Amino acid sequence: MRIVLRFLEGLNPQQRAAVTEPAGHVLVLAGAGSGKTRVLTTRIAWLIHTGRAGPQQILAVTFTNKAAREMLDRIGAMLPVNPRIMWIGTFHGLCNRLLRTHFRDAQLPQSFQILDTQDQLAAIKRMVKAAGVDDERCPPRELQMFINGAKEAGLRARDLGADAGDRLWVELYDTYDRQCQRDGAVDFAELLLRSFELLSRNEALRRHYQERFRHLLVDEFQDTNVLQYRWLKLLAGPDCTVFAVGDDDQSIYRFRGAHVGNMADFEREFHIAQVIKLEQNYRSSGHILEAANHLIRNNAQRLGKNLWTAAGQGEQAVLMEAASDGLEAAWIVNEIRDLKAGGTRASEVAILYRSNAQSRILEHALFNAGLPYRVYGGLRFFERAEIKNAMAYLRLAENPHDDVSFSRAVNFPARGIGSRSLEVLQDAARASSKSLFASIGAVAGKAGASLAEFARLIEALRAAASTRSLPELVSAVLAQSGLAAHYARERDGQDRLENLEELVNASLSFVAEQGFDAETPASRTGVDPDTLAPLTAFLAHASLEAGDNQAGQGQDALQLMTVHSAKGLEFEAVFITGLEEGLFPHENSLSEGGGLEEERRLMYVAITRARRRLFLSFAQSRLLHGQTRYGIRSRFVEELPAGSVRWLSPRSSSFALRASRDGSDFGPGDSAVWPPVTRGVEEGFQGFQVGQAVRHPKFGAGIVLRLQGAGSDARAQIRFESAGVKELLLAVAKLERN
DNA sequence: GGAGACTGCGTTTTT
DNA sequence: CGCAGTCTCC
Repeated sequence: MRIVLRFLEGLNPQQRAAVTEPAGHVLVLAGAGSGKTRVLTTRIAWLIHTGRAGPQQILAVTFTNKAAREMLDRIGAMLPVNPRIMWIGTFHGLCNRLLRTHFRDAQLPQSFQILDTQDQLAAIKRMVKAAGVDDERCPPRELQMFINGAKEAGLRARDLGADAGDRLWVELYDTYDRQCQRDGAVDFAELLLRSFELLSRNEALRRHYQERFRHLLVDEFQDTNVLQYRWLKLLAGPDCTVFAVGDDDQSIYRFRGAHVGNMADFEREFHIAQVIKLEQNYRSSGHILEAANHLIRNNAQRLGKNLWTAAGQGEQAVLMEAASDGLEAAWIVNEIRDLKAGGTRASEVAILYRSNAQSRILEHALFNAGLPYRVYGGLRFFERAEIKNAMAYLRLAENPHDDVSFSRAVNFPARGIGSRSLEVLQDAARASSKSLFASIGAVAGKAGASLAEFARLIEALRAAASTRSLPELVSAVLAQSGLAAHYARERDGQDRLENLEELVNASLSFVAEQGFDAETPASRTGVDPDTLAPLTAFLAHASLEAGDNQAGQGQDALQLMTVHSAKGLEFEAVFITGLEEGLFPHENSLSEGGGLEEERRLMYVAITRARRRLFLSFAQSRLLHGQTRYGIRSRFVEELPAGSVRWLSPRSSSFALRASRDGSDFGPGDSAVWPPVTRGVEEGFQGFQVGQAVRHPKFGAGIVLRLQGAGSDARAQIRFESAGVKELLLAVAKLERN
């Protein structure tokens, strides 16, 4: 009992109520920095320790591998428990586990391969081409979105109504699914849909898992999509308790299918009597929290919640208006120097931006200032081309009939099998409904000889897989495929070669971590037939966990990332940059319903990452897509409480087209006064926006100062470089975007 | 088959 | 502007 008390020590009443809810489903509305992860992990420890559940009766699901790992670590620190016995992981990881265990019922080979986003796109391209469809009419990227969208809504091709316009797409969706089935390949959305279908069709299996899992716990519930919620409902049997934690204000993934409505649906469908709200924030100081609260109140669609802190007000946020993006970066460099001088570690400072394109100029400034930094985002280890190439050979070693990998590996490094030869092979394969590998014999001549040699290589690797350990197999792949030699020869191949060597290390640590015997041949399954072969497990691991972003983790460096990737993290000091209309909120978001509110939540997430210091900035001009764009400050800046923000605004800013002189709202604000902004409607003006650079045949280049009126009376006030300010009717004036 | 020119495009991202 | 993807020519 003493241990129980230790778990619960230091929890506030709401946290304790959530952790110790004895029966019934729970919905926790957990604000940013309110101790959400702690509640989730303590709940699991409490359930097990008080004997309310065995570890095998727990299923906890998160969105990222990182969150799953953290949860496991924290539980492990509280209780001695075998982590394998609990089902803790990502939706995709758990579905993978389910499908590998019940591969026959799911009608899959046990060694089915998982297609990541890139693999899926490649498979779609291949399929579209094979179907003889013009990819102008059916852009593979859009088809990919269509397919994933359908799967995430739980719909197969046959469930989709065949409107004349969509018929082709629906057919291609069906063709794609059949191709995947033939290849034994499963994409990310399929992992979910397939296990959903498995459980919904197979009553015995469903019963089995419903009786086993007495506690389902869901993290980041606001990010679940429709199918994930249905999956949870299916798994939640009569004796099961669902514990969902989420924050509607931090729902920022609607654009990829997240359905915040799941929270309200859950509340209703599971008869939640009382939602537990965690509103005490332990992270940020008063002014920062006040800024976040004030901003988010502008959203109409909220469950409602207000964060408070027992900590003091702290320092006000600082807002900088810079004349250009370069000066914005220079200001940031200065502030960072001050922070460092004041004792803040670089790794405790984050520079956030709305889109990745903004990082370049920041990196440039930091580099020149000699400040070490680390950029998150971009290619991860298992997504790198050279790693994917090596993985393709490994997949062929496991299954030579894998056409995706075959296509990738067959002529890389080049071995004289060009596009013509491949077409012949593909035709032969299609005609006989066999895999590419199985059709090699059908190709005659010189190309046939090259293909036969490739086939011998694959057979040699297969043989190696059955006798040698996984790391030995990886080494053999690098040597025998010619990949190592290829990159050694290439001018800029050194980094790639090092990455390939790192792949051997990755397989070594994988074997050790997963508890495989170091000598086990790569393709040998365990004594227990349910135990995967090291190679199979490694291939799944590579697809499900793309690996870390880049090296240099150990050193103390500034953290640069998009606001999205900052979610879940916290820093002593946070810079939010590029607060300009069109950038943040992003212009593309304005056209979609609810888009602006999502952008605002994004801003909310950004602000709440900061513990002590918050720096906001925007630039009057910014080089974007090769041209200078003049922006006005983000509406989000206006939505911050005056008392919590200190405005810095150098009067000396050299703004070529300063409009403040003629009384418009466009231009540097006054630091002493809260500037009330009169803003015209910004949408529906033939795509023109305030601050946009335009060109007129007679007046030349100018900037849109204001848009007003509507329909045929829609007018733009424009300041031209030479002709001064004019007001033009959009319906009449021949305005071009410049 | 591969280097080099040319075209088009340009949110956010995890699995 | 910078990149990825395609096209062209050797």
